[in-house]
Amino acid sequence: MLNISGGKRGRITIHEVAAAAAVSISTASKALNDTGRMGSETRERVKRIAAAIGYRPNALARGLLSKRSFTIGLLTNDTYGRFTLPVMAGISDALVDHGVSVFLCAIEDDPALAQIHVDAMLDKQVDGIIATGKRLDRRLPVDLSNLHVPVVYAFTEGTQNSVTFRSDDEQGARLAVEWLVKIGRRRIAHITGPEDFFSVRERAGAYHEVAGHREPVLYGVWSESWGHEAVDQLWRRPGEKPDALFCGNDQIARGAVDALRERGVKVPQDVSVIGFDNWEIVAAQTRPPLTTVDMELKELGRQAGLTVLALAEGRPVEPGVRKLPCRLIVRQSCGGEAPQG
Amino acid sequence: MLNISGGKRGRITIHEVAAAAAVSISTASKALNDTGRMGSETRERVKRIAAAIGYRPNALARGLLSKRSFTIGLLTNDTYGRFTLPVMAGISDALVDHGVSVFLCAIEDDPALAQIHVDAMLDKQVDGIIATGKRLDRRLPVDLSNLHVPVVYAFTEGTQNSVTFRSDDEQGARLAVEWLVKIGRRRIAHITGPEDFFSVRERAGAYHEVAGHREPVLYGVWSESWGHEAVDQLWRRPGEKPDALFCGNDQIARGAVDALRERGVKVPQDVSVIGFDNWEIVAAQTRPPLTTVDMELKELGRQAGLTVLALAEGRPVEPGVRKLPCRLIVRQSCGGEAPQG
DNA sequence: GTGATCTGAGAAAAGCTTTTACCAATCCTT
DNA sequence: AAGGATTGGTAAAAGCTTTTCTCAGATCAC
Repeated sequence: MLNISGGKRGRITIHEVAAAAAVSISTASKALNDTGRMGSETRERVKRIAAAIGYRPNALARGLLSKRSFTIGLLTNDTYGRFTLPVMAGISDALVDHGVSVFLCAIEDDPALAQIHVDAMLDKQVDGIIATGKRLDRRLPVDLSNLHVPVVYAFTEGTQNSVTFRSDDEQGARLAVEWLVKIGRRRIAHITGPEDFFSVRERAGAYHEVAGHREPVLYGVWSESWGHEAVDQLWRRPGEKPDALFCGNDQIARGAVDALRERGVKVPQDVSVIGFDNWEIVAAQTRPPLTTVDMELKELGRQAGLTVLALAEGRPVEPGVRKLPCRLIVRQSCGGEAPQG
Repeated sequence: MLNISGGKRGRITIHEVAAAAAVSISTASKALNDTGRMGSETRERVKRIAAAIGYRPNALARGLLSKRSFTIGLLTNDTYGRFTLPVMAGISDALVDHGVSVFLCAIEDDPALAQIHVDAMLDKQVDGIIATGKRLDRRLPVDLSNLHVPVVYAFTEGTQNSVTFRSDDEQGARLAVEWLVKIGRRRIAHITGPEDFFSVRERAGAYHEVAGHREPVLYGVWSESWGHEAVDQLWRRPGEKPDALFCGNDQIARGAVDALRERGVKVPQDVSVIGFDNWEIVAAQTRPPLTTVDMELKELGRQAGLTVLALAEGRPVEPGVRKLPCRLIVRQSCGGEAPQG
């Protein structure tokens, strides 16, 4: 049988450090935290001894006093992890240097479960909460508006007077369509997701502006099969076919590429296809690999992390919605110049 | 400017409860924890008042005393989240009822980063650590063997005398090949990942046993394009073609299905294709949707969570490797009977 | 040489909860 | 009715740090 031998009894406290250095506890504490007044040789000796015996301060005791737990909570309803994982990586990346750890709480659009997780986080005195979702125009199924800890929203709808991070879908769509125009495409169709998504409408708006309305927008669902079917619809129609497809996400783009290949249409020679999301697993494995728009989710997470940290430390932060610019990832599904980077 | 108004000063402590109920702090504590002796009306009154004023015990203070933080750490080097997210979901699912929250620490095969995260978790007095990876025969780049908190391994190689959870790849492969045999296939080829993966060898072994060695195993990489290329190789060879493909993961299977379609071979009529992983995003979007083997990662996470909890509570646990059975997911890429469930 | 300032360090409180020890009043037993 | 058990509750300690206050001794000014 396996048993955790010794338990936590062996943990070294500041008492041991003080005893080993033959100083008082307060002196030891001040030496280690570079506070207070004392001789530099004393300070160094305490530090040296603490390091030698492997002392690490107990974050619970420290947090109890300082009201900072160096812990934040990440709430998400994105079970798939399509958005959460990059955002999480960015948050973690930004906060690990500050000694902050992240509780990940996956709530499956279940208000009761969400409340349990929020309560647990508050009990554990999190310094703040980041709420993330998978679409900009939906709220998480739990009210975070009067929490006495700071809350930052990322990729989900925030409350009045909160700070919310999102990608700039309009700019991203513009980037995509301008690229298609730049490489000489003129009959650009837009195959995208459900029209009730805010980001779908925003991207469609940008598409109309840049492309000049030559083709209608095909709204559907976020799946490969919709991309496939949309191409069938377009190519069954009489008249000139599009020479480029701007797709609402990489899955749709992939379905479209497959459908074009089955029809004998060459990508990118005959038709350029551009995706959205830069979901590597889809975009890079498509043949040819997809040129697409990256929403810089990791950077978004990083900024959200730094913001919640700022709020937790009492630094003032301007409320409002922050739109982060997207970035064009050039691969081979559009033709044009060679991939950069 | 946004500022966290009030900070945590407003938090209600047990002092407020005691004062409101006109009892001592110790009485209040005992009433709320159902310990000690007191009149039932006193106990009820305290509970009622605590609920009314919204008292929640401070987990930091409680943990400082009890040596239990009701927190565990999840360490992973699986950046993609292919394995981590389901495992994480299972862990969270199993532990949320016990009031345990999970720190997610993504280490990118970076030993220094891993050490930072482990130290941070230990400072925060986690009750245990679950280490997860993306392959069974690799270690995480950090030593967790002498930690004085329990460590459980999931989907990564553990240390001597630890408890490790993994899927039963042999049984899973057997499930797949037996299914192909059952629906009448006889010339079953196996296209899989790199031979240096332990699970690849294990699956190949089961394949050989069940299929009776009729076809060689094609080792490659875990990508669609390898699945595609492997089919080309098989179909370029002279002689009879396979009537079934057992693929090492869903991505390979998908590449194979695409290649077959391009060759005019019908799936599942002419050739059955079976995948491995049940990665919905790939398996369900393939045309036809893939029959595949599910590794029950969520259940694996659940068991790992309960095990680390048991160890944290001092309950003895049998060390060793626990193989969890896989499950066959029948979709349409093999033919045979209709999808079940 | 005396009062004022500075230096190095320790004592104690605070942060919040749980647990142990203890006490006064009531009840039971014989 | 007296001694012992039971009941209902309180005081205090413990858990680990950080911070504020205090203090003794040394240094300095004049």
